[in-house]
Amino acid sequence: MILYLNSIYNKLYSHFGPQYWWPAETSFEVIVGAILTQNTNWLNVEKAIKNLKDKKLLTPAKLHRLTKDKLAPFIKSTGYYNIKAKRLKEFLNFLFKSYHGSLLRLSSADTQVLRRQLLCVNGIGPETADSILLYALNRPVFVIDAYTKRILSRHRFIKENSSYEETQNLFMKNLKNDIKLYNEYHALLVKLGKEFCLKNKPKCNACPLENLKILKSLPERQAQ
DNA sequence: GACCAGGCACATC
DNA sequence: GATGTGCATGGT
Repeated sequence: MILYLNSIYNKLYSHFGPQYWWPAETSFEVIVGAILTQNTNWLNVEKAIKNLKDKKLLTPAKLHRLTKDKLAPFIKSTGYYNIKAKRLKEFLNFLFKSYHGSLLRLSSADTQVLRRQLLCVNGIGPETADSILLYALNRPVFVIDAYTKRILSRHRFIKENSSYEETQNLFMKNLKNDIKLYNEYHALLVKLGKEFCLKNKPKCNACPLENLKILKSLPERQAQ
């Protein structure tokens, strides 16, 4: 399996090149973006981030002071803005309650402890938690998203209904523990998904992975 | 107008 | 544990 995963990575990297994730100036911006991008196009998130930056609100203290109702209009472009305003506030309550509002303190916490804590925050699920850990706090945690699952199940590496943890384990048990690799790999899978693996198009036409020699020579894989 | 987007919580069975 | 539903804007 490790051979396949490394081959896929190499194929994707040579096809698409580096993706430079996460596009943000600060780790706090990554965290805010991770919550705002839930089930939403990234372009819509950029608009919201810009709104917050223009009003100089993109700091933990400023957002912590802002009420949910005052925050919502700034993030309207991301959709689900009422729920996302609540989720951002939930994270900030956690940050201030458990880490004195300090990202420095947050970033010194143990990875597994932090992951459990993040998952207890209402509005932060596994993907958002892992995006924060990997892209904001530089922890070796592989992020699984809808594209990743779709690509893997269509290539029969996982079952269609595989859980988040199962899919994550496939990567983390078979790849070297490397932050840079995890960062780039997930970004490349998203890039591939955006271009070739739409929800209602089970055939990925011209998908670069279809030309991957090692995959082409495989028999029908049993789901893992 | 339909489909899609870098999910999650909650209700119900 | 699996399945269904609400949340909602903006681009193609």
